[in-house]
Amino acid sequence: MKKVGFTRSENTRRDAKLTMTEVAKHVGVSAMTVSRAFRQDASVSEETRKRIMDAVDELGYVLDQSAGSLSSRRTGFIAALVPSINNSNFSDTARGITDALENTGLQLLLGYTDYSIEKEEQLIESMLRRRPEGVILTGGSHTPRARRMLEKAGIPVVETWELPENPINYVVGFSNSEAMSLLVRELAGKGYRKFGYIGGTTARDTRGSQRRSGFAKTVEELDLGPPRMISFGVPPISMQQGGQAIVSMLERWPDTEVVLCVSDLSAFGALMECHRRGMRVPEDIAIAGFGDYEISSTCHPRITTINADCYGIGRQAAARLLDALQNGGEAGDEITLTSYKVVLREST
Amino acid sequence: MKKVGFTRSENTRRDAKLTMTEVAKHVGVSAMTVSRAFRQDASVSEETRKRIMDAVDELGYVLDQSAGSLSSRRTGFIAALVPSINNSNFSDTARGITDALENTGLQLLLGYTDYSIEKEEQLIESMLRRRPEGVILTGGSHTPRARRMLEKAGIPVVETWELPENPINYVVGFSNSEAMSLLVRELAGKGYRKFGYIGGTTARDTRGSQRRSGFAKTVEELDLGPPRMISFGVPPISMQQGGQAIVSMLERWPDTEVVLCVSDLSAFGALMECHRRGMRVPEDIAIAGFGDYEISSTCHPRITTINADCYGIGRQAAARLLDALQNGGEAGDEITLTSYKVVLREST
DNA sequence: CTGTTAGCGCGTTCAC
DNA sequence: GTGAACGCGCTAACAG
Repeated sequence: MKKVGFTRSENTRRDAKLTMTEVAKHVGVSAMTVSRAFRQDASVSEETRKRIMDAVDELGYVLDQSAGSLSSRRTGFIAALVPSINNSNFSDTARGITDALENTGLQLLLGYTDYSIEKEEQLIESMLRRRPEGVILTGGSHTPRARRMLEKAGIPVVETWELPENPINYVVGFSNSEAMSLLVRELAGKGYRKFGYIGGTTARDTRGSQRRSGFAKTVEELDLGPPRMISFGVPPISMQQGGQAIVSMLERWPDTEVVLCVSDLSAFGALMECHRRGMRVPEDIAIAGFGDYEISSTCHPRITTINADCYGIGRQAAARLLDALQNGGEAGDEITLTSYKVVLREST
Repeated sequence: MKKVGFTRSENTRRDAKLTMTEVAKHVGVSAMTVSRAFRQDASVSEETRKRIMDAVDELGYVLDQSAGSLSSRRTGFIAALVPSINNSNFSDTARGITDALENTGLQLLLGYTDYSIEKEEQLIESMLRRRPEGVILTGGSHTPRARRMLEKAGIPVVETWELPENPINYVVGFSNSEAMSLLVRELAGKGYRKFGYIGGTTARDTRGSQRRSGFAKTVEELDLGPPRMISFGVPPISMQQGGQAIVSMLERWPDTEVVLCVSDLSAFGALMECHRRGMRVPEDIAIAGFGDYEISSTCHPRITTINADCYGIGRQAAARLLDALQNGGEAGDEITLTSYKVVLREST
């Protein structure tokens, strides 16, 4: 078998892990000067900086940040935990964070909790071992131990996507319950009366539960009769599960006029299942989702939904953290309400 | 404004950044013994280990891995770069990597290149500053400087999703060109003759270019007349752009029988646009995609596509890296071909 | 603008 | 099974 580059073969020399001191020797300055040359603000004459950087290029030296952060006590890490990255709402939030962190010298440590607070606890611990300078979480439900670790860490924490009763530090989010309530009211205003709801089976997805309760509460308030609710599948429920759920809905309550789904993904699945059964949307049944995924504005008919500014949540959460890091959090509010809006489309 | 937890307010005491030595003092052992207690293999009596761990819990001590890795010269990081995380094919790969890394003590440092090799170069540098123990890349096109840095880093590198001509170390991927070629042949076998192709405008997406050339080559080989190719939008092209592209296709070549798209997303957009125009799929025109996204198996009609085992690519790439880290890469092949298959569905 | 000294919080190594 | 000395590669703090 051919030897490959990273093994300690002769030609690669393993490059003896170049240090700053060696670069310094090569240039004829002290290591400290090399260290300074790597930062913009530090005072190094343009000429020496250039000579140092030339040597860096020539030797192929790469700064060792793990050593630097031990000394400077700044790791340059921000930890963020999202339920899932295979969900475009959360990957939009992750992208918002990444974009907001660009050119700040801060790097994102991303983790997936799989909608489990136990997994979240475990991830928080392994993240904190890396000494992040701040943490961004999704939601406000955490294990007691997770919460204790975060509070003890002495770094700013931003909870997103919800409005926790008892926040750790900062919050950047919105009321999922009120957003769903708004959607019910809009659709009731269009004349719909018999409302159905499709969501997952457990409370694992706290945002899903909040949407469900917002739905139930509002249907009751508007005196629209008992809410018709189908629970199907472990959250997050998939497109396919949305399709299966609407079948149950139609069997149980065939005269349902409009179905609200916990997310656009299940709404899309429900829509396609209706097509497959020859039902027209919205003529025979109307369907709405939540999240304004790309699919909802592209499919036919386009799906009515709630746009929750996922990307903006990420950007604002990161901005909140940056502000806290720079100004000690004295300025700005602890709770940032993010915007959401009903997007009425062809499916209702 | 209310003080929040992370500020240096009295009640939080900023917790004076507990060190191992302080935990050790509290228990009445040396720091070294505490250090050992954190690792499984190390020899510490069960009784002392328990006493130490109790103190750790009580004090809320969290191991500082950045200090540890400086000393042990093992950071426990694996760096992975994907074009975009808002694309479920790549987020599936990222999940495969994460899953394969579970319980290895290795943590993923994830970056998004936005399909740009310049951004990739920049990310590679900032990743290497964290001294990852291995790197996973998407594709085989890199800037010369990026390649030099990787080669000098002395760590295993896995390129994925393609079969680069001149690999750095390891490859876990498949031929996008041949996969597309296979799809053309299958559809030709079903009787289709007038083939169209929809993809992005530039070569930025190298996999897209490879798929396109596989398409063109095979259409020619099968003597199916000049290939009808529409380039629309900067890669990665969206659902909506797929819809716009098929409009161009139909204007230019109204008698096109089947349209292959660079990804399922554009295929779905094209499909929905056809519905919007009252065209039947596949009766009036057949459509196929690439990637087997969830949407393709859920929409109506279901979309014919290529399943490329995105998740498996991630798992296998990580496994390859782990093997290289443990066995110095002596065992196992340098090139791992991943499987792909045509999934024939209702849209063709 | 540049250099020197000291030490960040751990793990390696060796001694007992 | 446990401890002491030392150093990982860098930067803070101070000196000049």
